[in-house]
Amino acid sequence: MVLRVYNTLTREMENFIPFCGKKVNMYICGPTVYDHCHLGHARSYVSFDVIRRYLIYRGYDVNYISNITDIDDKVIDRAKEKGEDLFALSRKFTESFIEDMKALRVLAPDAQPKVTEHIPEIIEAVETLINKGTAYSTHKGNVYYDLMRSEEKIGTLSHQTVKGLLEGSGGRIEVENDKKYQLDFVLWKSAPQGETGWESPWGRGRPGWHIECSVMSMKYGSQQLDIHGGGMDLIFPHHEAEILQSESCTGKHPFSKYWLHNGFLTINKEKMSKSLGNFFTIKEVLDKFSPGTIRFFIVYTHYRNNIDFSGESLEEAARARKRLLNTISNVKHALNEAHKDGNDCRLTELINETRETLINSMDDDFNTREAIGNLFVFSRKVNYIVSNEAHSRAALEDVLEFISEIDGILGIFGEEEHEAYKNIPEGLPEYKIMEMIGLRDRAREGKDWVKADAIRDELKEKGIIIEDGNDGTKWRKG
RNA sequence: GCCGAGGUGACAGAGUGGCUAAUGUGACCGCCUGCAGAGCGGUUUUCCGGGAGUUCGAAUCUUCCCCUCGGCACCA
Repeated sequence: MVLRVYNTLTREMENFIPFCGKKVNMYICGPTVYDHCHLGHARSYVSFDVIRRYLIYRGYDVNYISNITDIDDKVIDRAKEKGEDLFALSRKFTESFIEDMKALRVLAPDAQPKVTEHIPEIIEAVETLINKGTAYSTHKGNVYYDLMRSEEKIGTLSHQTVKGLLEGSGGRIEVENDKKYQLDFVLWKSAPQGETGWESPWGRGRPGWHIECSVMSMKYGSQQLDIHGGGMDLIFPHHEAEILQSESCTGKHPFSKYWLHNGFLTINKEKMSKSLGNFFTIKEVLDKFSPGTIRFFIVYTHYRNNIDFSGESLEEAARARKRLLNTISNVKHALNEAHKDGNDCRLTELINETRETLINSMDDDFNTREAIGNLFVFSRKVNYIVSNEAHSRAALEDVLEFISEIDGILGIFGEEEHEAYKNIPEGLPEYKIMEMIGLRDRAREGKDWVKADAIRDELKEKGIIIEDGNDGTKWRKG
């Protein structure tokens, strides 16, 4: 079975074959750091994190690059508005972003370049474009990409025509009177006196929005990427512009072999975005839900579909995920108890079967929804076997190992989630819990249900859930 | 105007030509339990937007229609 991916470039499913053997250069557009990131960003970065982890799982050597855009109009405007130093502001939100990603167990990129640290390289690229004749500078100190020089190339990704673009833009295209052509986009923007800028052959200025990704993906990856990804909203104009710039810079085609785009996070079917003001920051959501739950919520939908966010939908995800967590708990508990030793080929077989279906699902354009569907079946069968059939200790350990193998891809369980079952709430040491369970056991032996239930209620109030079973009483954090 | 996504049970959401259409949530019933929880089993009555066509066979392919949503020089 080969890995197949949906390529925005061709709008088709394609076999995934990197340029060079098992080596994969993967570039994901990072955030513009002018504010805390919202759940829509989390959706994107968690999705690509899973894709990256899966590629690694399948034996690829992945070089994962994701940038930080720390200079652009939005950052400048926000700093002005807040009366803060621009660099202090972008540093603050860069840190906030990295913190969020860490909390969500998104693996750190192999390279995470910042635009402000690559100004010389950007200037050099702009010069190359001017020398090649695909860019021009103006008397105002701006440099534009000359679209008329490669008009036939516009729309390779977005499948738009110049005519359609001009008709639909509804006057939203910036009117800069030094542009040769209305659709030309800026590579270098002159900075007015008193605004952040760097010296360049065209005067003081700063990079345009698209050029940084071209420059940094080449520096840390390759002139030709295997995968370039980002949100669907970046297809046009951002990724389109990147293709034009990069290909005319290097003369190599294609700039990226595969283009992957994730769907949006919506609220009441509307896209969550800062400009609409209908967003929840990652930090706000992390206050109420665990990282595993948030990841599960995201991964429980295929990356190209929109996810409609609501408190209810997250709670539903939390309940669904708990089924899987309960299986882990059941297996761990069985390990701690005397158990029915016996033929364990059922579990071994089940693990192998599940692994196979999981790989098939993931190979189909990273179909995490189907993969998790398989996981629920696995979970149900494990629960059944653990409580009804003979099984060996080794087989139980294999189950846990398999679960952590999956967790390495999806990251929906995580170590601290396993630990959550034994995490001790503050002010309630474990011996105290065991003591109370002991007291309750004695009450139960004497059929003193009132006392037994009172102890159970008391523990519940403190966040400990008691579960009686045939082989003793289990407790876990509620 | 141009480009795109989608309509599957109460809800969410897989499946893209072929046994009884995954899976989860919710609801209900049963087993287990002192009760509860968790778990297991079952039920949720023709669930594939509508018409026409292709086919031995269509949720899946073709065509027309209806409806919803997104993008179009801010954006993950």
